[in-house]
Amino acid sequence: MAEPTLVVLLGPTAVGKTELSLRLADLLSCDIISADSRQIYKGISIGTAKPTEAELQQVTHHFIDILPLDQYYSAAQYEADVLALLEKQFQRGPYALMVGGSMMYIDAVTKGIDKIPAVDETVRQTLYDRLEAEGLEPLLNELRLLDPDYYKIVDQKNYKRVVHALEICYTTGSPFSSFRTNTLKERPFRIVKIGLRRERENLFQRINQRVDQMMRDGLLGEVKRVYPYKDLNSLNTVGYKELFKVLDGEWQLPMAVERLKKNTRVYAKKQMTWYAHDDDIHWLDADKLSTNEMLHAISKFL
RNA sequence: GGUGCCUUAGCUCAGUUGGUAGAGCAAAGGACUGAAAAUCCUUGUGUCCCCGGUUCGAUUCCUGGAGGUACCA
Repeated sequence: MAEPTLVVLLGPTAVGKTELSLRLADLLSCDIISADSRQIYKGISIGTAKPTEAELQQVTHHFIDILPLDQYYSAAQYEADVLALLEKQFQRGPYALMVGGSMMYIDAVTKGIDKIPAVDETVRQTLYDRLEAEGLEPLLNELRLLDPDYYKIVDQKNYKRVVHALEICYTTGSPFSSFRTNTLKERPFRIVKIGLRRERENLFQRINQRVDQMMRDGLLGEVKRVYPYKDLNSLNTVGYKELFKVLDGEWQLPMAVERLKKNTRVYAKKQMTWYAHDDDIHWLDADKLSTNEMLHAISKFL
């Protein structure tokens, strides 16, 4: 029997991962493990471009529609959940397939993420109340005292990073940097990363078309249904935050749609920047290769 | 046809009491360790519509022209 192998299919949003993943799952006789930080949530299907009902029937998908919108989740939990699932998957066959675009989720599984204690919700709330009342400056000064090492390297204008470090300092009594080992974790299986890419012009055109299709599919209605929960982190998401502005009366619909397209393009660019540093990715040009050709190419990497 | 106003970065427009110019948006590049579709950082040379004139010097003032726009005929 072949060595247990996790195939990771990644790439920017709208590049065509879903279509290829269904065929690949068939080829490898395995399920699909979604690596998408928003598709895990129920109630947001159109805007997160989940696979269709038919596609979900065709192949068993994991980590899609598993949580209500108000439930906390993280890359670290994803790492643990996927590793547990993979143990079972590899008992059934040599291949497992992970598909998605959430960079940090993929890295958490393939490279590991440090064990950092969970944040106390009261501590977090206190810090955010202070951030609002006092601004970032006093918090930065506290971080300099509590964790000088991290203070030196933190992006001092990024309040999320500063606050998170302080959260850990206060929750644990130890400096945040003491938990950051940044070590690559060994996995008991082989990992093969396949990246899908396209010419930017083509990718951006696909993004624009997909957004138009989402609107025709009723995205605005979906956004209306989740509007009462608009402040939840799960809905701080491209496609939702723009249309919430329409419901708030701040933007006209055409403008919101343009912004949605733009923000999706920016997101795709961000994904590509992240992947650019990963030398382990085998890239396939989805502009030039047919699905069959890509499957053939992938099988040669295995 | 007459009169007024406008013509500056891909777009919308500031501005220079005459010393060759800057915002927003768009666009591009980057960071990233338990909220990551999040959060954050960096990047603006463009015949200042064209031809002349005045001036040491004009995108800025003046003559003429072109295009746009509003009102009046």
